[in-house]
Order: sequence, then structure tokens, then C-alpha cells
Amino acid sequence: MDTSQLLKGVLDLAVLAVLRDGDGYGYDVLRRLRAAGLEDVADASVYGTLRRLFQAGALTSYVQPSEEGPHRKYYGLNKRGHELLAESAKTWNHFADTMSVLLSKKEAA
Amino acid sequence: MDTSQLLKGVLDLAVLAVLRDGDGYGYDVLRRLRAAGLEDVADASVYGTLRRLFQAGALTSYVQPSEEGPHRKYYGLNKRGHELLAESAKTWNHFADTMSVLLSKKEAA
DNA sequence: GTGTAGTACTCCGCAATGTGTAGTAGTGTT
DNA sequence: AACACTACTACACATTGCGGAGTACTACAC
Repeated sequence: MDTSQLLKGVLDLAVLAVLRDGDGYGYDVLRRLRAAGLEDVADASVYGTLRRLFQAGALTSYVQPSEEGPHRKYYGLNKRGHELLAESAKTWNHFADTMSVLLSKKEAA
Repeated sequence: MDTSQLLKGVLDLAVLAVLRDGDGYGYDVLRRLRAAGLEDVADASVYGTLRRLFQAGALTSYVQPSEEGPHRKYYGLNKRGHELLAESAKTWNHFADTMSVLLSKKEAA
């Protein structure tokens, strides 16, 4: 099945969630998301999401050189990011609960 | 908050779920979805989803006149629709569980 | 009867966002 | 030299939910 549509609007939340566990750069966030079970996330989606969140003022950003490859652009949650994470998580939980009820309802007939 | 992005890919599932409880026409499906908690669903989205699902071969369709207004276009699940519902529900549950774990994880620091 | 509200549906263009592909660039391995 | 892995950027594209306008039918108020 195609999970790409399910990710819409949730990838932001997922990225914020993994960044809560510590600053990370794009490629690293991608690996963490996949390790968490979001195996089908495309790299371009993660980079795009990080850029969007940064532009929205939810993330800090700093570049750091690496001895094992190209430079890395780290991102971390700032105050706004933490707020956004909390708010989005709440919205998501409410939404997921609603869907859960809808799906578990049995037919009357 | 804006839940419209969260609906992406899930509205299909929600519509299939309410149709499992009995055939329905667009306006009726809309009311059922809102009653179930999806208050912000737009009517055009529901009509569009029904058309898409019908075109995908998941729904049966028949028009019935109404004495209290315009005619109604009823939709119902066929075999393919039931299969799609079961499959989509499974995908959704897996996805929701993954997100749940991601969100509940606490930072190590 | 004209206006307004509720029901019921269609069509069109828009916006948000995840994806694929291509490209750049550094490091290490064969 | 060729290749693979790391790391990021940019662009065009597909999907899909939404807003607005339009059509049409019934019923009730004025």
C-alpha cells in the first residue's frame, strides 16, 4: 500500500518528535524516522520538511563540518518548535482517536 | 489548527467505514462523518472521494428520488470496497501505532 | 409569488505537501 | 578510475482536500 498520503501533515510532527530526542541533520533524521517504523519516507521529503519548519521559526540551524563526509546542517527545536510539537501531537491524538472509534464501530445489522 | 492535511489519504478510509454501516448518499455521508467527530470535512471532499472510490470499483451506485428534495445518489460497499476497507484499516492502524510510539518516546537526556 | 433556508450534487481552479530525478560534493573502498 | 555511502539542493509532478460558483428541488415565511 501507499503510505505517502498518510504522511501528509504528519511528517512535520514526526520530524519534530525525533528532534525532541536531540539535534540532528537531515540524513540523520531520515535514518531515525525509518528506524522508528516510517520506512517509506523519502529523503527529499525530510529535507523539505526541515526547511519548512525552519522557515516557520520552529527550528534552530547550524552547519558543522564532518570528517567522514560532506558538511552537516544540524537542526534543533527552539521554544516555538516545542510548542508546535505539543500542539500538533494533541491534534494528532484527537484525530487518531476519532478514526479509531470510526473504524471499530460495528454495523447494527 | 488545520486538520485538512491530516485527512489526506484517510478520508477514503473514513468514507468506507461509514458506508460499512449502510448505504448512503453524499450529503448523508457528510453528516455521518461530522457526527463521528470529523467536523471540518468539506462537502466537496466527500463528493470527490465517493466519485474516486466508485471509479476505483470499490462502490456500487444507484440514484433514488426523494420526496423531500433533489434526487439522491446512493453508494454502497461491494466486495472490493470491503477488501479495500480492511486493507486500509490495517495500514492505518500500523501507521497510527508507529506514530504513537514516536510521540510517546521520552528523551534520554 | 418572491425570498430564504435546507437539501443534494457538480465543476473548476487552488494550495499544501510528499515523491522522483538529477545534480553537486566529500570520503573511503576496491 | 569506478563505485558506494554520506549529505544536501532544486525542480517538476501527482495526489487530494478545499473554497466558491452554479444548478435544482422542496418548504416555509413575508
